[in-house]
Amino acid sequence: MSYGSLCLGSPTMFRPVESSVSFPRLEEAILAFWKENRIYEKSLEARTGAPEFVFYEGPPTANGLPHPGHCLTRAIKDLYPRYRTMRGQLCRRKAGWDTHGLPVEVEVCKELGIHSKEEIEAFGVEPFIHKCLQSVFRYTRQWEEMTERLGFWIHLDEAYVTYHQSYVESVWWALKTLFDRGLLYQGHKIVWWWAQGGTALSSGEVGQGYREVADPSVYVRFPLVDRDDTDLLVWTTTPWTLPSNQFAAVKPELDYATVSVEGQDRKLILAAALVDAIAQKAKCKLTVESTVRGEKLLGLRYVPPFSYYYQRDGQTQGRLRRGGQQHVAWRVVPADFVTTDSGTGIVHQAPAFGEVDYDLLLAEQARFQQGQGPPLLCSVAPDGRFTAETPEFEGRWVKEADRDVIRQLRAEGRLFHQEQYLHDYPFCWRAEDDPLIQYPRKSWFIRTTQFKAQMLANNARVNWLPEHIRDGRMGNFLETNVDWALSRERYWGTPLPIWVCEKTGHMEAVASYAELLAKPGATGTEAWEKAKAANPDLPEDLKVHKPYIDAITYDSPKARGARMRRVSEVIDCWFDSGAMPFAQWGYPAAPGSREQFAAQFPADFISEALDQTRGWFYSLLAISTLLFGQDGNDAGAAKSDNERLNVSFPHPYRTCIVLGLMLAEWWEGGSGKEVFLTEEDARQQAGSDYVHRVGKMSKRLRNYREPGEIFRRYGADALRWYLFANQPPWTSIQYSERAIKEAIPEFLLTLWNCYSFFVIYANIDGFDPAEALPGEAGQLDAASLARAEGFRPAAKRSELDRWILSELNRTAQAVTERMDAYDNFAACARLTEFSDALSNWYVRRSRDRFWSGQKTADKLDAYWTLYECLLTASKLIAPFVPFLAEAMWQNLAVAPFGDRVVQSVHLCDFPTGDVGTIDARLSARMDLCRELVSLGRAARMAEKLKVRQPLGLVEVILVDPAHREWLEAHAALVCDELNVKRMEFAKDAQQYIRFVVLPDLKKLGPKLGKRLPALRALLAGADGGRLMAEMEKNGQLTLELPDGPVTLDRDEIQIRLQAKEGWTAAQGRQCVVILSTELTDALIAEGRARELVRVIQDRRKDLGCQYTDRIVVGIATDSKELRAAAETFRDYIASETLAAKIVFEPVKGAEPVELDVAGFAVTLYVRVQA
RNA sequence: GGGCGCAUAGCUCAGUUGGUUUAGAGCGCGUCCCUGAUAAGGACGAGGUCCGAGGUUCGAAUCCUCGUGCGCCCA
Repeated sequence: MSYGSLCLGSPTMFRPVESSVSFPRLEEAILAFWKENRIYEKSLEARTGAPEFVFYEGPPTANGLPHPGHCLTRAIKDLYPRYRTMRGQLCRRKAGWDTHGLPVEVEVCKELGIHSKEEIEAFGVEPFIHKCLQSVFRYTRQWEEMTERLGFWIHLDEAYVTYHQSYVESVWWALKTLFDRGLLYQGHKIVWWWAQGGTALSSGEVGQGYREVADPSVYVRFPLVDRDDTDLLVWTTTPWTLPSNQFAAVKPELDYATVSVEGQDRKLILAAALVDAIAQKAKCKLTVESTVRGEKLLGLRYVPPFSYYYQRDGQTQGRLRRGGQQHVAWRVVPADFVTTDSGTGIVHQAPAFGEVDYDLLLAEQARFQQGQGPPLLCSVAPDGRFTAETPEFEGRWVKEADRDVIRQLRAEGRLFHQEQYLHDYPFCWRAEDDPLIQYPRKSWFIRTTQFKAQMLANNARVNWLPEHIRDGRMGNFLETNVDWALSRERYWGTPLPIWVCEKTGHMEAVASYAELLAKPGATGTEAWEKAKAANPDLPEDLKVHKPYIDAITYDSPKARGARMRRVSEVIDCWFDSGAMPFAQWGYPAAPGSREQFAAQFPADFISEALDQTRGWFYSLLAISTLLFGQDGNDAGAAKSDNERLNVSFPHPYRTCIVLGLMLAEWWEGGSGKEVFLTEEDARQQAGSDYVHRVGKMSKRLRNYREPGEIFRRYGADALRWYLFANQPPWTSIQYSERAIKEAIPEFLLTLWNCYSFFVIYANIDGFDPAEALPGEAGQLDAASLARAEGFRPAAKRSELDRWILSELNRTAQAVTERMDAYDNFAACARLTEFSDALSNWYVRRSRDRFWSGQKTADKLDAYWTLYECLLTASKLIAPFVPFLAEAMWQNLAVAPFGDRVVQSVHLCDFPTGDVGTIDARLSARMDLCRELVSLGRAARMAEKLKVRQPLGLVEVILVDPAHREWLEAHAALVCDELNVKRMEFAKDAQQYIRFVVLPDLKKLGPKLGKRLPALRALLAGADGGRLMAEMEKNGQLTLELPDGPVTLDRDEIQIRLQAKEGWTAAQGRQCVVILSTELTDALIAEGRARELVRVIQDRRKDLGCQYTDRIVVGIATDSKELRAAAETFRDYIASETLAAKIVFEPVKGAEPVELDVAGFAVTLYVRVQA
């Protein structure tokens, strides 16, 4: 049965509302309703031609299960598109899946029980790729279920997929564009290299493998070429890199000392700050002879410890760009990273085996003319063994060679000191005993550094939330930008579309499969055709992947008979996701993609978690900046597209909400083995022996609740409201199941109760808006309701109605304003405030009007008012809690009106508030009134006077008399709330209170400055009443401060009231309330009557009476007092309890109940009147 | 080791360009109330060296510096 059909055929106007609602069940019904009636699609159709609100989906990977953190991302991604749609924009939402990359390969390897690239090759690249493909969508179903159940409206069936041919070709187009513009080049990258496995490790993998180990630490003499008695003292913990030494680095700002060593001929140069430490270590006496700044050492040449390369190039010089010549290597060079924390202040540089060393080499190369600078020296092969360039060590594993290197240094007198050094060093996470080494690999780069200024300019225009991302994390990252290392020596990824001539090395980039096949002499498609014939289920998309694409070769245009072959690499999958603004459409090759891209670029809004700053947020920004640049700011080849798109910064996203990371919360049993997801469970099963834990969500620990389970227990609305209303989205949040649970009574149920109250009475009274309002009713907004019969304009209604309608419109206005600023947290706070006002003031204060027997205009006003509030509220909450909103709309609007109203609340416009209905003064006054009542209750509480006991008098003193008359007119309301007979304004206020005059610091601070403390002291000690009197008389106040007089205006002081001791009083910011506690006999009797009403009502409830049932009541008591009270207030009791008859004897057919009422024994008889 | 962020009640978090007087909310706890919205609802109360130390200022939870702890990213 669909949800819609539940509403039809009901005998009443509105379908009866369950008092104990199950939100999860309700939500399931609404999901079915949406699906069956294509509400999401209709919400888009309704906005055809409207201005677009562009949203990009950051593609998740579906090869892992979704957890609560993903719910946050997807909830935020749903909130703003829904909101903007209701605000009148067209927001198409295309889903996406990230399918390439190392994580997929790792999953498959685990499954196959293999590790290394050799093992993958042995298994076969082709079947391996097929496995990857299968793995990619392993958990798609769970992701889709989560997405739908959460209420995330997005086109899942039109999702872009990064391995699809059209997507890959779009990425190829981007790469070809970059290649043709000279922005894609081949260079070296120093990677953490697993020599035994022949593969580089990602930083994540490296991070997992750090262990503390002891390595040899050596202090080596590098003799200076131009001074025959002095050596540089150089330090390293990787002796095996010394044969590849190219430079010695110093920090120019540091002081370096030349020292003599007791008992040795040769002097040493080292950092002055480290002389003592090293003397101590080496147990020798060092005497400082002179000291110079590091910059004076720059350019000094030395003889490296090994001569393999020095023999060849030691005297080689190159021409500098600035003119002149210099020796290419074995010189002292400057480096900022040198410190005096350890070592000698002079650092051995082997650029092949260290990332910073390599950067230094690049910097040196840049000083020389092309081809004149230092080459990269590397004496080690990829298998981690020395090459023939170092004959003595050839074939030795580098770590094993350390000892021999040291022995040789010692033999030659080059070793000054040696020790063991404890430090953290990475090992292979797959083979624990294999240390990783830093090693240069050929790699492809994108020249992003050339666009640093443009990327910064683009970034500066992005609306980052929170703001600090712009100049902080993202800004800093861009400032220190290095060229994007694009290639990966892996298998499952977008193949790098570059073909190389096997003879000449000539390179070409290719932008599509068709372009490739059209090349002269293209062959090699059989590989794919064969695979497809063997397995017809293989998707065509695979043909642009390894190994099939590698088989395709063509004739070289540069050498007759030579073939063009693809390079072996695939690309970084971050490039895939960063290309999605155009690749999701297959731009530019796919039909229609140019139009789609032009209409959907740039995005108005994206959102992901903080960890994407250097991931997706960067890849989007970088690719977009390089490809599309900015108007009048030539980004190169794509200029014609650029002009058509009319792109200006920021792009490809205007607003980016950077979400905080979600941490798990769990409880561990004493043994540390059991994991509980709620404290309740822990208490039940582990007694008091458990600990509270907070940390990362971990699949292994199972320390988080599966999303499906959250939905089953609490529902999607509760989760969504918790995510939106509990904190700004960018604070890192601790998942709290308790808070999700609490979202239900705090917000959802409060509104639900108002709604349920309305439905109950509307059905009883036959309030039928559909009958009153014939014809099209549209969205049932204020304008359409105004046409209804019996609907009076707000101005004609009671003040309470005008007040709540004012609050409603004020709320709509504020929520709109906050949501336009992407501030869902503040928007939710406003909604909570409204639901509280509606429930705890409007409905409560209006109850009598709904109960009254007559159908007065005032009663009808109350219905229309509450009806409008609920309808509007359902629209206001729709983007946040779409299920509850829909449930309310279906019953309040669709049930009575059928197809005369909009079919779903999500097809409505968002209410932005009608300024004309807002009455700020009334709001302020009602606030005062509510404060007054609250104070009155506090005063009662202090005297332990039950509200049921009527009191004679409440006296009020206002700080500001502006609202006095208004309040006087509302005395009845205050009296009713506080259960007192009379309200008066205190005649002799000074009897109850003191006036305290305070300075308005914000105004007086700038005026008085240092004199302020004296003024404060003076006012604190003064007689406030007298000061006020003077102010009243003169309009200003002159006070004598120690350093002269000061004159204060009325608006420069604040007056506070302070209740004196000895009164039943309570003070607030705006007023003081004093209660008369004197009890007369009449008041006491009335109190007893009210007690009787309460017990009779309790009895009604116990008997399960219908709201409209009339009853017969028997009150049997020996107490004269009670009986007298009951007789006096007989009519009152009867009307309150719907008693047709009250007698003072047993009632036949009614069960007697013994009770204590106001201290008297009573036997109560209640039965329903036949 | 570097960058960015966070630190406020027992817990989870707000706190608007610095304004001192009463630093808020929800939960939990305590005391009550209401009860024809009723397996709900409400009021009141206790609970704070605003992480620590300096500084700027007439005035600092708020701005600056340093330190401590935690998180993320990167080495």
